[in-house]
Amino acid sequence: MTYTIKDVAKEANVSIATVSRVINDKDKVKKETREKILRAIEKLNFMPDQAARTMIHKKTKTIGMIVPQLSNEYWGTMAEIVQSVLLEKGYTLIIGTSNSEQGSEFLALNTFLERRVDGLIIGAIYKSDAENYLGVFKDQGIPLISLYPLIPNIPTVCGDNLRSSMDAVEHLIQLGHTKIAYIGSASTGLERELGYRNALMLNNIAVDEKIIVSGRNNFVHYFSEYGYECARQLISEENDFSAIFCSNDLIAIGTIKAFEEHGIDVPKDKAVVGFDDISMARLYRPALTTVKQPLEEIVDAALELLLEQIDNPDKSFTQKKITLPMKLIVRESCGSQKKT
Amino acid sequence: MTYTIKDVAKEANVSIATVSRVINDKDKVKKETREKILRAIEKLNFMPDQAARTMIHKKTKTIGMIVPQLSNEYWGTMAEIVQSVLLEKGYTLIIGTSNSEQGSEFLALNTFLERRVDGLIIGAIYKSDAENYLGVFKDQGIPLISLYPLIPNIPTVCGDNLRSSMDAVEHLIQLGHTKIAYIGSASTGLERELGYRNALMLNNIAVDEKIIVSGRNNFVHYFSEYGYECARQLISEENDFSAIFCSNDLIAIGTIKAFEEHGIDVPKDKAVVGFDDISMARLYRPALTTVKQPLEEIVDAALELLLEQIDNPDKSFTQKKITLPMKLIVRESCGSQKKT
DNA sequence: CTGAAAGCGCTAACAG
DNA sequence: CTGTTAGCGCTTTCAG
Repeated sequence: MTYTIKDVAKEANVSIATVSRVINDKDKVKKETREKILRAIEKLNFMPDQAARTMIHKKTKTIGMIVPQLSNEYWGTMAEIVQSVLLEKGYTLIIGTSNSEQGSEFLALNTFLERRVDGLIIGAIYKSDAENYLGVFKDQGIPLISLYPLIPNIPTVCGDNLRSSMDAVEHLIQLGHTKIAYIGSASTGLERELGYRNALMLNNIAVDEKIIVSGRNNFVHYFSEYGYECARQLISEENDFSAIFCSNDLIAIGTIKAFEEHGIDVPKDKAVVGFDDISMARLYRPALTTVKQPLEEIVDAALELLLEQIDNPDKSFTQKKITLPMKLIVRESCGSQKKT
Repeated sequence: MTYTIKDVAKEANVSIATVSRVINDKDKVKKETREKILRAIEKLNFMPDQAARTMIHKKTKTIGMIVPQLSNEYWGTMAEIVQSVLLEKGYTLIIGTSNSEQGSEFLALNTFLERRVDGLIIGAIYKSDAENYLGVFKDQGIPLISLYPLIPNIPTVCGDNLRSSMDAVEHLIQLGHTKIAYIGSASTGLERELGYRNALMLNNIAVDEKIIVSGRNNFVHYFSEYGYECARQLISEENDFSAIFCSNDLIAIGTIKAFEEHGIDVPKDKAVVGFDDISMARLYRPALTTVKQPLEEIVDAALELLLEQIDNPDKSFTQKKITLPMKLIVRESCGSQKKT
């Protein structure tokens, strides 16, 4: 049996208004009355119904988040951090997965609308999908925050992909590599590709389009399988490269796996660098040289910005972009010796 | 601006009751009226408020799920499957993470209660925590379902851990191994340890407690780090074993990583088998021989059982246990040759 | 300090 | 076929 405020009121011999006062710590309530009510609450194991509160406050204390998948360690970690920070702040998180398919987040987004989420966190979303759906949220005055670049007119918090990619590629260059391939993914991949190209240019290395595979349009590109396939393709075309920059760790792992099958050793034969520093980066063999994203900081900043928007519905935040620095972590997958 | 049923009624020049009828497809409504209303809904981008519905139906269409972490690929995958199956069935999932710490799911469980979840899925929980908290859910008539064994008096659906562990260990035995170590984790780990011991016994191999590390009490044991530490310990104690059965893939990966640092090659020097078949099992080097859990089937069965409980509040399901078969996947980490 | 009552958005009788 | 109305559990005036 689950009890209501009425039951508590009856049990304590007071009105429901007074019960409401003590559960919300509002107004003054005589000490004895308060204690009497507290006892009743305790006895009945009473807990206020969120739905009823929502009706009055027009606030659900619920936040939606859309990610490609939860089975991907990167997104799982992100969701976990978001969830626990929100929990502390009294919010509940609902997660929607797009399963890497264009248009498939529609149902989830719809749920967010029906549930009247107070805000929406965009982990990643197709650009075209964003254009199709996100307008509705804006129209309804639901604040949005994006955790990755490239969605226009939405406040954004993310790592400095451009700068870090340059760092990663320059690390390869310093190691003596000049033929550096690239395998990219959608979303953040674009900025990372830009960083890659920029580092090459700044170091007077000609960009060779034949060794660039940039998966710009499909989120399936988050999977290791994608890295695996791309690497196989790169090998089968007998391309000339001694190092490869992958736009995330899972792709890097798929790449190394493909190399292994072709008898190519990492880092002896080819250097590989990943991105994100998921826990598997450290555990993989060889351990991945990669870029560590400051996930906690990103989430903290993003949530702060989101909640600020929720509390100030009139103020405009659309132009706000926060970019956090990331850190290159050198491990085994590039070797340490200069290439000659 | 977000509109209510009243706005739609006004826009379409009908009563709110009729609007309610068309959005719920109940009763007969004249075709023209229906279309007029549909147009108004379309125009205003109206969407019924779940909270209001909840108040009437006493059903939140919300399910809670408690898992140790989302950053762990196994749990992330599980949550993803649950989420998408529930979405299709019109339910919303709220996830609570215990972050592998005893007692830390308290806040999440509390949220579930406040949110009046229609049901609770237990991915994993400390036995003592279960005893402390789950009673409240039962008292309030909230159906529970467990995805792992060992919680008494709760309907459970999970893989046949005992049988599969025996298969895994017997695979090792067939390969010629007799000195087989074990590294275990909490929860499912216990059944897997039992399977390990049973296989040994049935094959007349003496159990050597020195090469058994069973982490029974802490969920930190899900991490690869745990496998890594245990393996180091096993090595440093100069124990004699040629193969090792790990109670999950992450532990197996940590173990292999530790072996590598000590110059021990897998599978040449030692055979390793994992459990769960997370995607990294296939991608790791060497690819892991492991046991594949039928996650989709487990989730399907579990959710069916949970929803059945929700629809039949009186019927008792507490004794219902469903055990699904799992499959040994032979890959590289045990080698293929018989050990001599 | 406390109680009575209105009302949040919606559904479900009950009339018509 | 359609409209009126009570009421879900709670918070919030407004009185007292």
